[in-house]
Amino acid sequence: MATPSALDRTLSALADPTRRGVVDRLRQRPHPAGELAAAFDMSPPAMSRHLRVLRQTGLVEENIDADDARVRVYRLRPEPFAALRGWLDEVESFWEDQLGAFKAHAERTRGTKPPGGRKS
Amino acid sequence: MATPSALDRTLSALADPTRRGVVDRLRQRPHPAGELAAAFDMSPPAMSRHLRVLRQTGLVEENIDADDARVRVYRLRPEPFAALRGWLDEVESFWEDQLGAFKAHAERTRGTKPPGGRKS
DNA sequence: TTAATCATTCACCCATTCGTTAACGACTCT
DNA sequence: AGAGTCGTTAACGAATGGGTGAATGATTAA
Repeated sequence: MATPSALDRTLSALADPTRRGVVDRLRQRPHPAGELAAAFDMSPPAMSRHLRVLRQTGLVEENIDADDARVRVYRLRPEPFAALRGWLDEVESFWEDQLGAFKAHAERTRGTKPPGGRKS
Repeated sequence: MATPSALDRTLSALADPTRRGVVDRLRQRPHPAGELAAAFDMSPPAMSRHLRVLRQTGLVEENIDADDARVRVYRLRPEPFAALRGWLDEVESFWEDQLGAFKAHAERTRGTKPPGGRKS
């Protein structure tokens, strides 16, 4: 496949429960990698891989702790979320656009069995 | 695993380019399964599996065509998108909440390696 | 300098996922 | 009824993804 789009990578990253849990946790405050591994009861290598995925999609950024250069502190970045929102807005505009027509149409097609609209 | 959450399933479903392509295409109008398979140059069974995934997460609904009961017509459903938006709103509230403090903080921590701010 | 700590990458296993072809059930049409 | 069409499920191979423990690099502490 020809390099997945940014949206592909963002959605794939967020589809994993652990990674979405990390995102939720980072909403509170930045966290060191070790804390995250412990919080999710997971080996450091496993968490490191998750963090790399999140980093590669730009969902988080890594910083070296000022007081101890061994620890990497992770925090959220807004851009990919904004992009996801943009796509979601587009999709949802479907219902707004067609609201009037849709409502009228829904009246007639409610359920699985539409009324007789047409014939051969 | 303890049955993935609805959000897990929604995000996993949308992470696949083909399935997201189907969603984009269904924004225009409902489509029969066969049209979708052809549009993505994919065997009917493959598309059928994608459609099942989308159906199981509630992203699409299946209806029997009124004029030919062999064809299944697929259309978008709004609920899972609304749920996704709800989570996204929560996450993004992070920046709104902390906007003032964040901006001030960002002044001091901009970039990964601050120039000579502290120490020797 | 030597030992300990934080986090990464590496090599490997197991489970899931996406695609294919073949077979099947349901419906349409002559 | 019989042939043809639409879409599904079934069975299988290839690729992907997430987990582990071992080894590596970098930094701190004794």
